[in-house]
Amino acid sequence: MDIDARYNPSEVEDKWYSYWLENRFFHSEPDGREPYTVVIPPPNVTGILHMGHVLNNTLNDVLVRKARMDGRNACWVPGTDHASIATESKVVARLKEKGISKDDLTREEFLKYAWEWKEEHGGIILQQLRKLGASCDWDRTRFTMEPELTEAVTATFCWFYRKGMIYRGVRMVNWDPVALTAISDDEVVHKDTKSHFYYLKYFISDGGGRPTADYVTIATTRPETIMADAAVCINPADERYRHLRGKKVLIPLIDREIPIIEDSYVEMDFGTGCLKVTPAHDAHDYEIGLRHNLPVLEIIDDRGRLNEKARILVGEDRFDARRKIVGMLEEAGNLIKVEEYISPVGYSERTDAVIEPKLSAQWFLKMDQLAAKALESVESGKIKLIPDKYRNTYRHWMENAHDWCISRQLWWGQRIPAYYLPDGNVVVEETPELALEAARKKDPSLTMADLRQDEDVLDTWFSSWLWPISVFDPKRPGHPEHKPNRDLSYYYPTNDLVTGPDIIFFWVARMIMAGDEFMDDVPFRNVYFTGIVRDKLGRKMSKTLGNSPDPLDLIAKYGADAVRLGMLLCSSAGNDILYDESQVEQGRNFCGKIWNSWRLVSGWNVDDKAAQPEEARIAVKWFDNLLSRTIETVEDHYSKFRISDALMAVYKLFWDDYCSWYLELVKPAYGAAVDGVTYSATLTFFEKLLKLIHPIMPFITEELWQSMGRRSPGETIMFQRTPVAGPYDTAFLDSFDAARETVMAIRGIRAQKQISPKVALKLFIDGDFSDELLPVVKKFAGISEFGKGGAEGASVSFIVGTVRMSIPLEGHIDTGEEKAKLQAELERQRKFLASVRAKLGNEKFVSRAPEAVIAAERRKEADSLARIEALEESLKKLQ
RNA sequence: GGGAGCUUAGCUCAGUUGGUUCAGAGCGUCUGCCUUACAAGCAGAGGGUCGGGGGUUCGACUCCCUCAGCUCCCACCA
Repeated sequence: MDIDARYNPSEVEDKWYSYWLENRFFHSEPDGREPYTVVIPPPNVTGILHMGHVLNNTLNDVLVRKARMDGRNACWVPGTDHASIATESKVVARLKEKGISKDDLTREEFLKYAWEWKEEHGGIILQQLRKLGASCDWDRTRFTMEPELTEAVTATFCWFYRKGMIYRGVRMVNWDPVALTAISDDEVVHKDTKSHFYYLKYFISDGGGRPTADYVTIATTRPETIMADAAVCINPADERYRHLRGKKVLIPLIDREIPIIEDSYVEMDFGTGCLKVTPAHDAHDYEIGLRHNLPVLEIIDDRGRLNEKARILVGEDRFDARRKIVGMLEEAGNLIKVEEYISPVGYSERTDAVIEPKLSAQWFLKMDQLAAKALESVESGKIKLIPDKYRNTYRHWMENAHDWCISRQLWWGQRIPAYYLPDGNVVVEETPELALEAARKKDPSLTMADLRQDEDVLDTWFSSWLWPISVFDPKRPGHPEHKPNRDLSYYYPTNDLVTGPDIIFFWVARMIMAGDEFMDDVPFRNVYFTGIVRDKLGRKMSKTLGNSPDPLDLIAKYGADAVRLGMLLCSSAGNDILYDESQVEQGRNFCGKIWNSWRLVSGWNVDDKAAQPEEARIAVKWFDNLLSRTIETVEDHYSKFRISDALMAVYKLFWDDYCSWYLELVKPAYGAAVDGVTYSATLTFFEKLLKLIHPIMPFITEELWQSMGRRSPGETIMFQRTPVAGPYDTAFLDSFDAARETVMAIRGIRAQKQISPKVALKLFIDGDFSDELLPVVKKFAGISEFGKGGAEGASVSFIVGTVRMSIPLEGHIDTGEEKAKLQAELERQRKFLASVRAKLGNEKFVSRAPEAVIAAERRKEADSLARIEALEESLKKLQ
């Protein structure tokens, strides 16, 4: 059998991925088998693959491939997300490069550009996922803004509107002055920001609009908004300001008169205890304004510049205005002092612009009922969050969910299906035609031209939350009277969701809500939260830092299997991942190891008539047992989503056990042939190992599995069944481990050229392996003779390398020291036994503990007893 | 400000009712080897009073209290 000296990943990867695609192995249709369904967290349509995607999709692919090999009908639905803000801002930037401003375009023109951009750059990321080996059902690829899914979104909007859960309201929203849209609370990132606290004099008015000599001091971080002040507020219980009740003050610079009001919101011991109330530019002030009926004066426009209503600094950007007004205030004698101050400031997650609280009319979805049900799904355990710690976070959010601002002042996205009539009334319908019909019921004279559709689009998450439903049946959301189609009823609910904890509220929680609403069932059973991929110094991967490697470069350099393994190596659920290229190197090395192990075996000559050597017989017996035990362990790890543990178990089984011990034991001498029994056992083991590894490293395992034997076209390791654990003999495995330890100890001594007969003897006596394993120990320890001699084992003789030794037992063991050690061990053992027995005698324990635990205790009891006996025996010998 | 979590070997992390096999793994480091599958390798070695302190217990990495440090989430104190 010919096999290249080196593993060449790129060749192998292209070959097999095309093969898998050609044979449509990834495609799934409903059938009689149990489905295993996963939907991809749709990446941004214009995004490119980064390390976070690699982690997420590797984990997903491992789960999907595992399920497929477990005989389930595995379906992994891929797709992309239209990502309103991100995509629109990219398109705007691209247009700007061409010298085109969005303001100069009509909505239709802009959308044309946007779709062009999408066709050009969209879906690149899906191509990149193929390089990684992702076994997605590409025939099912979806896009959140494709016509069918858009219909689903529109229908959903109408559905909630009719239920009275969607309303339009004027609210203080988070305005992004760069993206020119409102964003939800969750898209605001609060960062501690160095700013200043300005102490300003507001002179008391004489009642006629002129200042008196008296003034109040107000501390503010935003002096540029004073022109919009509607009042100055004090706490009613504040004795210091009692004399100001009912008075008025003048706004500095513009001398507009505003009242002094009282509200317990004001903290007496913060700042000066005196607050300027600016209803239009601060959410809290807005609330105060409502309570006290204050006028709302907006002086900052959509782009964050002061408008005419400010009367001064008109047209200035808010930050320039702040700098300038400070100077002006100082000049006017209104500035008392400036303090350094660090305060949390809201930034837009997308554009990093400082959020401007702004009053505007937006659409909202009521959250209270939806959140309550969605909370219940997790609390009841119908959905498991992995790791569990996210339950607390989830609960907290659900209990405090605010209504969801679902409108965005953008063009790229699903347009809100609300139509305004000339009289200001609004109709909400799936299509313009239906809207007109509805409108005509109010006024039969209306025509299509009289209807004006809302300019806003819906928040992207308002389409993503339908994803697990709409990818299968777009008709279903918002149409609960529509019977689920075949796909939806078969594949829903999905099984596992792999995603980052950063979108637990944006996406995970809302999918649960949509699931409750439209399917009356959860959208998935388990949510596996990955960590954030950081560099090895713990910094987030970022373009500006340049610490984020391009996954495609890595794949080209090391191979996809290596990248997958490298990613998995350091990924326990929910913990951030410190990525280091050395882990990918480790993956590559593992590929090399697998490859070379096959080179060895495939090069053997087989002699069916040859007798099986004793070591080989033992090795086969041992590895068969070990394989079973390891399979059991691996299955257990998978069931608990401990993917990196499963990986490590397989890794060690292959490298440390199969290569370093099994193959070394059965390897025929140079030029000699291997016997048939051993050979076929080896092939069986190797094939099972490949199957075990396949979910993690799909390419190399397919390559080797194919080259192992004659395969028919259309065969693939992908559909081979996961090896099943047979019964195994724990005692035998333990004995082998003991033999192995003995060998390693003797090897260690030899490596250091300190072949001490005394130590070797001790190793022999202490070696806890059965006599059956003597050949193994002999072979590896380089001992050609190894036996007890003389009366009742009074001496041992052995040959290590070329040194022959025969040592009497007497005089070479410090019996005193040995005795003391044994005695101490015996004491400990007895104590332990007593405690185990006490535990087993405890009625509470026996009645409450699970079966398995009690069984374990009984096993401990028996083991302990055996040990005590053995110790007593040894002690007796030493007497 | 509120909440959650973390602190175990040089690094990244396991440690699943408090109990023999519990002080572990991988990587890195060091030593010796180009041994005919593999130097991307082989054979070995060293390395931690489990963040500090206190408590409960026959027994604590594990439970409780406390201090210190770190991380994340939520939050409009001007």
